[in-house]
Amino acid sequence: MPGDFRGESIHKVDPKGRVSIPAPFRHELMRADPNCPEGGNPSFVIVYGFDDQPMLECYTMEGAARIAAAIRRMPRSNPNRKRIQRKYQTKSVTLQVDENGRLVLPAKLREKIGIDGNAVFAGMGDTFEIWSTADYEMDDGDMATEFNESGDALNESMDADLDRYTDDVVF
Amino acid sequence: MPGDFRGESIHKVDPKGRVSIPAPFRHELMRADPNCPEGGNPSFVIVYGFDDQPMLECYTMEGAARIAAAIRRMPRSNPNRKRIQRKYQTKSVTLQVDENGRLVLPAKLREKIGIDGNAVFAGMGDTFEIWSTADYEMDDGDMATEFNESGDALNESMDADLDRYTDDVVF
DNA sequence: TTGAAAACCACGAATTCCCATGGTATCCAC
DNA sequence: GTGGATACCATGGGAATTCGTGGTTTTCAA
Repeated sequence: MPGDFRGESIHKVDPKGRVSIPAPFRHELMRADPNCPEGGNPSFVIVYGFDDQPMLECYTMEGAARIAAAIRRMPRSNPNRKRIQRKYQTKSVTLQVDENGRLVLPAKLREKIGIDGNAVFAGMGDTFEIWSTADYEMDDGDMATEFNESGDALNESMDADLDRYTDDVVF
Repeated sequence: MPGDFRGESIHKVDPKGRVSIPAPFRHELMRADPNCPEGGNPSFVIVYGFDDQPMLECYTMEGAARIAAAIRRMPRSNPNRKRIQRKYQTKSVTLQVDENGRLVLPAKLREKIGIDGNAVFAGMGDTFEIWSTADYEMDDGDMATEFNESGDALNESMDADLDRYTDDVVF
């Protein structure tokens, strides 16, 4: 079953790189880590191979396993196989949540997303993202429709797409 | 099966953000939460990513799952996919009804819709909305046809649309 | 041995849980 | 139909946890 990461929240990043993980996210990580000892500290995977966006994408152990399985199913002859491996397996780390519900962001990852003292966590369904506050606001601005010059058109196009992919079985 | 949220009602919001959910809505939420233990407290999802309107849109677990499924079906190449995720997954929360049939509105959401001590619940079929009393009255005024300068024409156009989309199967 | 990383401890604030109350609608027996 | 009992509903307050955060100590490798 896919994850259910929802909501956005901001947390402090201390000089050691320690950041609290939003409590609801933590619970979801536990649920989706089969090796997590009952009431213990779950592990999860951070992928930093998204070159086009200054953010880290976080997967549950289940989610990471699903990607690994997909890669294994790909024929080695497919040139995308190795690219995908580089993106999701080479450029990634497995981390463990600590006793206080925090994660320790390695310096390299902090630099990657330009962390300044705060980190934004953004739920994305089966994954969640970590951003610097500055970059997140920019991205959010791009996403938002309200101040968009053609806000109405964008809204309509989003609604149309949502409808298109909604399974409308009537009972 | 889609929900059946009907009616409007006003409830007090206490300093902790606690609000009673209209009883009929509560029952509908139970019915539509597959994980709700028999006679227990259902969960549901509040979406606050509607930037153009100062309100919160509430989905049953079923409804939220339907949207999540639609998102999963959307190709990642579709730029609307991420916008929709931001709107319906990032800018949302899962809440659980408490033992007394209340929900706890996080401070952020209260600010978002400018809650002053009362909240209006408005049934919208498969979802329901939460408004501040002030904004609700304004919206209600906009929607109303009676005082519209061209009230008759609007009414006719509404009726025509209703007819157009009415499936005339007799039961 | 000395710097960095990991484990351990500690605390205020916010949130959750639990219990209590008054009011209203519903039901049932007489 | 009338009185009383019963269930459900909306709301309030305080106690108990949890959460986010900051230090301090320990461990380990260079």
